[in-house]
Amino acid sequence: MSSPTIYDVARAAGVSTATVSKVINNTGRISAKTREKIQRIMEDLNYSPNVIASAMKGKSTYQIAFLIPDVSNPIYAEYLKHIEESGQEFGYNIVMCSTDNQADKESRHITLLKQRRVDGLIIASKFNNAAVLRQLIDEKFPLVLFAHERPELPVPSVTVDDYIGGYMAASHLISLGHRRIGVLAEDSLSSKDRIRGYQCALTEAGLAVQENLIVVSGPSVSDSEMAAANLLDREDRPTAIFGCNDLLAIGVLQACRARGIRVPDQLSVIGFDDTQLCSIVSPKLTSIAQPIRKLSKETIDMIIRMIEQADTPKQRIKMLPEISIRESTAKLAQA
Amino acid sequence: MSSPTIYDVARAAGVSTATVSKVINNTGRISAKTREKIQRIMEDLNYSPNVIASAMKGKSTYQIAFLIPDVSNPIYAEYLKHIEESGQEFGYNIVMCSTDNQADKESRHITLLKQRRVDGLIIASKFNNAAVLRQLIDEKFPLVLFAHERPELPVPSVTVDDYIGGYMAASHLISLGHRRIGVLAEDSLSSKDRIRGYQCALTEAGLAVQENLIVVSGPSVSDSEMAAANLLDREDRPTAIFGCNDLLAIGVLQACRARGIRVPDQLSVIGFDDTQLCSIVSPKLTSIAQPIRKLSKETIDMIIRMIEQADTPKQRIKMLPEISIRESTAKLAQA
DNA sequence: ATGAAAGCGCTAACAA
DNA sequence: TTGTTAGCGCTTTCAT
Repeated sequence: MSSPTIYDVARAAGVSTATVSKVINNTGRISAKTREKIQRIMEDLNYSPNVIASAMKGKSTYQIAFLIPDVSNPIYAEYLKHIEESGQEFGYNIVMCSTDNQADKESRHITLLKQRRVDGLIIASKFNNAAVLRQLIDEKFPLVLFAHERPELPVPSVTVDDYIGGYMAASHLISLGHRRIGVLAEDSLSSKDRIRGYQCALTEAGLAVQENLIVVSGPSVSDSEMAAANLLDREDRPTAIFGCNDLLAIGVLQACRARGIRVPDQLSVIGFDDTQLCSIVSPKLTSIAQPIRKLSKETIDMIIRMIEQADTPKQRIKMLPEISIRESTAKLAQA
Repeated sequence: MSSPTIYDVARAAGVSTATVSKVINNTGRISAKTREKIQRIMEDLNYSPNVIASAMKGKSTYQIAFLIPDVSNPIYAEYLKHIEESGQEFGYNIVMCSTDNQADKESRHITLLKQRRVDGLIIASKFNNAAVLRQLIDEKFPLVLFAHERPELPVPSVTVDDYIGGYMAASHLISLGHRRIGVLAEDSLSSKDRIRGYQCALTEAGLAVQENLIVVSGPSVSDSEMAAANLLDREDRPTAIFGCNDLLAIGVLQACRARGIRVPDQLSVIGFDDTQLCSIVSPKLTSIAQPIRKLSKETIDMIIRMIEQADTPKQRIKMLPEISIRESTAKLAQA
C-alpha cells in the first residue's frame, strides 16, 4: 500500500484538504488548535507531502542540476562536494551531470533536465554549446556559471579571480629569486587569465615576458608530462614552472622525476586549485587555493534567489584566492 | 511564455490529447498518418513532455539517487562517474547525496528523496542507519547496495570480491619473496574480507598469520600515516605492507618518506581500488583494481529492473578484481 | 483508430 | 478561520 495523501490527513482530521495544505505551507490563517491537531495527525500517519504534485502547481522541485565535464577530476569532485553541501542546507538536491565537454551531451542534458523541471542549473565547465546557453538565457531559466565565465553573454557567474591568482603564483616565484619562469597552461579562459596575471607580475618586477616560456597542454597529467618536455629539455631551462592547475603541475613533477631533476632544489613548481592531490604528491605541491566553500555558498544563494524571484539582477562575483606554500617551491639556488 | 503542453499539440494536430499521448508513449494503435503528423507538430512546436505530470500518473521520474559518504574521496568520485555514465545510457539522472557517514544525514536524505519520488536508490557506503534500511526493504523500495554488503539483510548488492582481492594482494607479495607482510585496514566490512583473503594466502603459503601485523586506521591519508608507525617503527618491521585501499597505502608511502625508508627497495607497498592516485604518487602504486565500469553497469541494470517490475528476484553479484602492478612492489632484497 | 472523461496529489482563488 | 472548487499536464479506461 502506498503513502498517505493530503486527503487521508484531511479526513482523519475532519477538515478540508485546503486547510491541511495551509498548515503544510504555513500560509493563510488557521487556529492554533487545528494546526496542532493536523500536525499530530500528519505525524501519526507518517505523512509526507508529494513534491511532484506540488511541483505540478508550479512550485519548486527542489532540484538543481550541476554540470561538469568529469567528476573523476579532483577539482570538479571538490566543487561538487561543496555545491551539494550548500544545497543540502536549503533543502535542495543536486542532480549531477557529466558532459565530457561534448556539446551534444550538454544539450541532451539540458533537454532532459527541463523536462524534469529542475529548478535551476549550475554549469561548471566551458560549455561548448553556445546556442543552448543563449536560449536558456532568453527563457530566463535560472542559471549560474561556476568557476568559469562567459564575458560576452549576460549570464551570472561566480569565479575565483584568476588574474590575481596568476599574479600571486608568479610573485611568489619571483620573491624566491626566480627570473626565468615557465608556464604550462590549458586551453581555457581561466588559464588565459592566470597567464595574464603572471605576465603582469613579471612586468612589474621588470622581467621580460617570453612567449616561448608559455606552453599549452592537454588536460591530463600525462598530457602535461609530455608538454613539459618543451620547457625542461631546452638549453635555457626555466628555474621555476607555474602549472595553471594542479594536474598540470603534477605532470611537471613527473617529467622532472623522469629526468632526475630535483624539485625544488633544481626547479620550483607551483600549481593552482590546491586540490587534495597537493599533499599526496612528493614533494608536496605549493598551489593557489580557490575558496571553494565560499564560492559554492555564494552560487547556491544566487541560484536560489533566481529561482524564488524571477527578476533578480544578474551579478558576477569574483573571489580572491590564497596561496598554500608547501614543499615544491624554494629559493633559487645560487649558480 | 511557457512551454507547449500536450493540449497545444493536440489542438494543432486536430486530435485529442489521448491520441498524442499514445504516440508519445508508443502505446495503443494509431495510423501511421496521424502518428507522423503529430510527430511533425511536436517538432514544430518544440514540444517536450512534462515528466512531472507523467510521474503524477505513477510513471517514472527517471531519477536515481546515489548515496556516498564523500565525493572528494577519489574512489567515490570514480564510482559516481561510472554510475552516472551508465544511468545516462538509459535516460536516468543521478541525484548525488553526501552522507558524511552520519546516520541522521542518511535518514534525512531518504525522506526527501522519497518525497521527490526518485525511482530508486543506490547506496555506496556503510549506511549506519539500519532502521531506515530495513524500512526501505519492507516497502520494497528499489534499492541496491554498491561496493558494499549487508549480508544479514535481504538486500541486493553489487560488489567486488574483496576476499579474492585480499588474496591476490598477499599472493603477489608472497610471490616476490616477502614473508613478513603487514596490513593497514579500515574499520569496514570490505577491509575485513580483504584481510581474510590475505590470511588465506598466507596460510596457503605456509606462513603464520600474526595478528599484530594487522593494524586498523582511520580513513584519511594522514590517519594512515600515523597508524603506519605501528608497523614501521618496530624491530621486526615487515618487508611489505598491504593497504586495504589506496588512501591507506599512500599514507604508508608518506610515512616511509618521512623515515627515509625506500619503496620498493626496502619495503613493498600495495593498495586496493586502483584509483587514479596510483599513477600520481611516487613510486607509482601497485594496486588491486575493481572493475568499476562493469560494477556500475550491472548496478544500473539491476535497479532499473527493480523499478520496472516490482517483483524482481534479489541478487547479490560479486565481480573479480585484477591486479595492476606498478612501481611500489619489488622482489625482497636478500638480507 | 480515435476520443471523452476521470483522476494522480496538491494549491490557491474565492466563498462562506 | 475554514471549505469549495478548478485546475496543473498527463495517462488510461472505456466508448465509439
